[in-house]
Amino acid sequence: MEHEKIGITEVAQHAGVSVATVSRVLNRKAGVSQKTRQLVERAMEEVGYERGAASGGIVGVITPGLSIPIFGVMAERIGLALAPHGLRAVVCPALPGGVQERDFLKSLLDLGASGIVFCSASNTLENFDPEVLQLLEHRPVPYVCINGRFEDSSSVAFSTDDAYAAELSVRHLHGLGHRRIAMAAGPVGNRPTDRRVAGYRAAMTALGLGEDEQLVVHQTYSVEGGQFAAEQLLAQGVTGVIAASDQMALGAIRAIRRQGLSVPEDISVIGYDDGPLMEFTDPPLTTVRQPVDRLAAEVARALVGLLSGHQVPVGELMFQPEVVVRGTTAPYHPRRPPA
Amino acid sequence: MEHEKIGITEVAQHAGVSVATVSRVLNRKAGVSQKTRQLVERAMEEVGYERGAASGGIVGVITPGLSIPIFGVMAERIGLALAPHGLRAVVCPALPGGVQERDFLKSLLDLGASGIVFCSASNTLENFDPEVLQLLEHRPVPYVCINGRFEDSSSVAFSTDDAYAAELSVRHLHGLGHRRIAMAAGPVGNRPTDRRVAGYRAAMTALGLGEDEQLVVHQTYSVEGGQFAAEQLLAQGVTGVIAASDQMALGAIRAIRRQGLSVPEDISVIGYDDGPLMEFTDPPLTTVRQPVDRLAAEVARALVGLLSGHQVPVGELMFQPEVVVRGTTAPYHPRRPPA
DNA sequence: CTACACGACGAAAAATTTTCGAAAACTGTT
DNA sequence: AACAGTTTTCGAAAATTTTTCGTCGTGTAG
Repeated sequence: MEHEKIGITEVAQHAGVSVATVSRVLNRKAGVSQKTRQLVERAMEEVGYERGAASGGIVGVITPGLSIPIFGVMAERIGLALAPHGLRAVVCPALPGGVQERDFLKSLLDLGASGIVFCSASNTLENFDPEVLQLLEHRPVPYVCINGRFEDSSSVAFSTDDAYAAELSVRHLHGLGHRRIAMAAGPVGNRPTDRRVAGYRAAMTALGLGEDEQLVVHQTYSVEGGQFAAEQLLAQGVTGVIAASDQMALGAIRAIRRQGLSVPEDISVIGYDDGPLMEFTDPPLTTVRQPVDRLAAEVARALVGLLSGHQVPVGELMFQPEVVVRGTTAPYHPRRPPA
Repeated sequence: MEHEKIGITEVAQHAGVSVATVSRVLNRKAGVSQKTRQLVERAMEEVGYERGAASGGIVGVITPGLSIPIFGVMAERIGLALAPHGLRAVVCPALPGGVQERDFLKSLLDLGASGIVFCSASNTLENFDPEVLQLLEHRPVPYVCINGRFEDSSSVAFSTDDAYAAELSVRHLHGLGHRRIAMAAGPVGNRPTDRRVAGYRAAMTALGLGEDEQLVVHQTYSVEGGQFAAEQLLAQGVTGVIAASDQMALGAIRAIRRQGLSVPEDISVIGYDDGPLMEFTDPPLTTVRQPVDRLAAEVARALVGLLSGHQVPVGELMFQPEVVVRGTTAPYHPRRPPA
């Protein structure tokens, strides 16, 4: 029985550092240089120290809430993909007015989480909480981003190709004969939104449909946001609306109907996400599907790779979305004048 | 400066036990009698020992997945209600094929979670994993249940009054002139389902609509489950279907349409939950709304109470649901014979 | 009435975390 | 370069917590 109990002490000895330092590395405490940390981590592997066995390997999935179904689905899939590896995904819904993202991150770090997934969290924001990144730098933990990576950092990200999604939407509507195509975009400073706006603009230009600044209205991703945006856009005589989320699309449809027009006869609407139940809306929503399954699978694979010490290429991998044509888009025909 | 550093040692001394015991209580380890535990807990308060400050006070919310929107909403609301108290709700989606509920519970316990919320988890099942209850008994942690309590245990629960919900549904359809009213119920052995079936039967009997066993079909809560159940029921000439979830209701509508009938003209359908977006379905779904907000608020209040040592009355509090009449129910009129 | 199995504890050992202070590494200046 | 003023990084030792191991009642079946 050579099992001489490998503890923090043995690791320290092997790494040629003090137990204090190993303890700090173990708990992801600040105050350890990159070099030393790696030294200790290598030593831990070499001596065969089992870390985190106590915490059972939990992974925090940070999302912007859960009332938008697509995030719930995404989190669930990630959890499912991680489970076979013995990892337990806990979902942390960061909401304005609720728990802040940085607080969740702190808790997860203190809890000894094995990894983090930023699912459309602050990693998608231009003005993200600097403390989040700081925490990540001071107390390194393997993490993966979805839909945008932290700038200035060597993070791994998997995203839906938003520019392409917008292009697909424009093309779809253009193919149906629409020419005044508008975008009910998400909030400014949101990376996916920015990319979609860029993709939209590029596609419009490429198709010779002009570059009317007014045709992009920024709003929140909610039903109400979509409704408001659509109201603005209808005043400009658009016949096709590209919404930044399924919720916004439904809001847009509501706004259109309130004006006595119908979807898709008078105005075509295309959503984004393809959350559950979108085939049951009235009419069934034409939308751009985020490849949730593939995204979740890749995120899980990358995280598992990171955890087993593999080097995962940093950068942002783009996943191709696809248009799911249902009933809210139809060939353009001249609008009848309002009665 | 009298801050003599109050540690586990001081607590042990004050409680008249060993530090080992205090440590065990602190980590919710098994092997401490109820009496001793309380003794230690009282001592901790008296000396002012601050526990869990490290973990920041996290609360695990265990749900059966997140792809059913209502659970996401419920979890989100609970998190929102808990946040002002400095508690961070992490959502644990337990799924068949994924992480088991008991594993989440174990992790949560090891992590030093301050409390647990069983949101329509195994607490709603007749044959729940005995290990869960065992864990809860051996390593006590404050917890609250939603939609059913653990039997044989002194748990606190807040539930939607399912029997009443079924009664409301029957009454609504009866009031519209329907007489052959069926139920597309959830899986057997599921407490909410059992209650709804009982409520349905009672209401049917009270209204003199007979007690046809065949009129209740058990299925999963999914769209497909609803579709399948509706197919069975349509063969029996029912004109009103009470579904056990919004998803099932949508599945039922699909089945009805596949038979060339329409909703609500030929058949009325009423759902359950009133998840987000149900007003956008085709037709907008008439459904029974679970009082999610009030439920979440009470759960939070109870948990905070338990955490601050208050005695919260055990038992199950029933919250009244309400019918949200939209477009899938209409007055009965004789079905036209199939073409 | 004896064994025997068990759960609950304490004492002491082992392990881990935190504290405190001293090098070492930067930084912007003469 | 040389130099103060800082900030980081880390080790030794102290403090604290966790675990191990063995004892003591208790209940129970033989």
